[in-house]
Amino acid sequence: MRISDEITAYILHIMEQTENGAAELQRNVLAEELGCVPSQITYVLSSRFTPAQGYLVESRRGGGGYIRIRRVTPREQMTPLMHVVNSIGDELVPAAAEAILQSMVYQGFVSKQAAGVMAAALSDRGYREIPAELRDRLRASLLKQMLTAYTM
Amino acid sequence: MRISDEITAYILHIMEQTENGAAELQRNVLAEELGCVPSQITYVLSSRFTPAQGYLVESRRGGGGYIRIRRVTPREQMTPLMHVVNSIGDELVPAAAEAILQSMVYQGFVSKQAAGVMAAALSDRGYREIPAELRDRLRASLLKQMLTAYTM
DNA sequence: TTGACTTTGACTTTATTTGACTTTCGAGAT
DNA sequence: ATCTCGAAAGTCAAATAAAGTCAAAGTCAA
Repeated sequence: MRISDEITAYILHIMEQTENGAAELQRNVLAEELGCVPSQITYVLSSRFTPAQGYLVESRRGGGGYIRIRRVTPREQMTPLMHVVNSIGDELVPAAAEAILQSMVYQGFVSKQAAGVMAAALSDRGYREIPAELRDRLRASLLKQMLTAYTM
Repeated sequence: MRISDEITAYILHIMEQTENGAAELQRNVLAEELGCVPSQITYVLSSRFTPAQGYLVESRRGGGGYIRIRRVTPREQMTPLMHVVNSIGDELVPAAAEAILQSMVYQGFVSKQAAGVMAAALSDRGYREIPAELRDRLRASLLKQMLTAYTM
């Protein structure tokens, strides 16, 4: 197995453990622990934790130096959708849900196929069991959940 | 017998042995084992394991590189998906929903992204308003709706 | 005998590993 | 305040490990 993958797994593991989702480590310490040269850590960071892959790496040299890795959600993808998500209130009638989805597809935020799946989850056809007065609240909630998930 | 056929047979054999029906191999190793030049493997993959024939090939160069071959189900015989839909009962606990989605992704029936959207719609996170005793029924209903919509 | 399919190998591209050397930082010492 | 030194992290290029490309040469059935 590649050492690079072990390092990657280790870092991801730390990020999960931590409550803020960030990993802070010392390059030499980690290298020692995993039995590789320090520059290997640098290599992994530059090949697997790039901004394009949604990570932000900060570091500091010298005594007491460190490397901090954070998962970051790309602004440019997030913003338009988040805006839509925030604009959805607590209730959503079927027609409004349809309209939102169509507009999202039209603007290219969501693929046709994904929109199809979402529409299926928002239709009253699936809500037989649900008391009528709860359906619009459920619809709003689900659409927000799905759109949020879609960006990730 | 043609070497190409031996290679083909060998790969198919691995795919059968393996739990998940995928074959992962190293080109140079396999070539050595079967006594041919490495590029012959490439040739076989490009002539007998094409997407048109229902296979997906991923690979990676460099140290620790590999070739992975997976069987994917062609659009036109999506009936297995219908089978899954029919096998879902009237209620579905979250863990079961997760398992179904994962297996669908693995078998190439649904894309990762679509599965993500579905998972979001099936999570209890969106069911705040819904009486607890109705949630598993709703989940089953929604998953069926979404999977059915996905095939169209 | 021609044309599609196979086989082969030289060369290319990509990914990983390693280590020598450089830069930066902080803490004391002057 | 400045200097110096040791502790980090960064840079870069060479060595190694895979897989990919491509075209020439071979095979075989119609």
